[in-house]
Amino acid sequence: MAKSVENRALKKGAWSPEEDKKLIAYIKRYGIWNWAEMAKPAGLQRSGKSCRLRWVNYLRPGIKHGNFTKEEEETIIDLHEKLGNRSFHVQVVSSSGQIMVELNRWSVIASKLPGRTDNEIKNHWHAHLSKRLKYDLNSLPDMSDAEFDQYSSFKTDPPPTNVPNALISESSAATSTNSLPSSSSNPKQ
DNA sequence: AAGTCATACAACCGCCGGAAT
DNA sequence: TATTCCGGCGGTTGTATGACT
Repeated sequence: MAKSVENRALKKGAWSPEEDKKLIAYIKRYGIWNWAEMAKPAGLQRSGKSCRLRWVNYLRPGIKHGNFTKEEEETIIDLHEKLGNRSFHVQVVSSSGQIMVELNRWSVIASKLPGRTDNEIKNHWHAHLSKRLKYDLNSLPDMSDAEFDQYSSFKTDPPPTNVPNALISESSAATSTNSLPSSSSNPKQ
C-alpha cells in the first residue's frame, strides 16, 4: 500500500549529474549500509536497486569506460565459451575454514577484466560478440567491426547449416552442460 | 533537410539465494 | 522452521545518436 505510493514517486530513467553527485557524496560520507534505505537520506528519489546499479556500474572508483580492447573481447569470448549459461562453485579458504562460493557467469568474467562491470560486459556481449560468434569467428579473416557488419548480412537470415550447433545456439549448448547445482534456476534464463 | 533505420548503451524488471529474525 | 528483506544476476527494454535514403 504505502509501498506502492512510494514506488509511484520514485524517479526512473537516466541519472542526472546532480543525482550522481548526491549519491557519491553520500557514500563517501556514510558508506554503503543499506541500498533501500540510503536513497532517502541521500536526497534521491530512486529505488535502492537503481542506486546500487548506478554506483556499481558507473560511479564506483576504478570503473573503466569506453571501447573494449581485442584482448578483453577475447577473454570474454573464451570465458563465455567455458562457462556457458550457468553458475558454478569454487572453493575459498577463509579464516573460518574452507567454504564454497557460487559465482555467476558475468561476474566471473568481470573479475578477470579489472575496471569492467558485469553489466557492461553483458551489454557488450549481446551487442557485439554474440552475433559475431554466431557466424563462427574462426572461419572469418581478421576484420574490424565495420567490416564485420558489412559481411554480416545474415542478421535476419537463418544461420548457415555448416555452423556448429554450439555456435548457433548458445543457450542450448549451455543447457546441455548444466550439470552442476546452480542458483540460476530462473525459468526465464 | 527530413524521415527512417540500425546500433550502442544505460537502466529496469523479475527472479533467486542467503542472511536475519 | 518459516518468513521477510536485501543484494545480486541475467535478460530485456527504452532511448539517444549516428548512418543512410
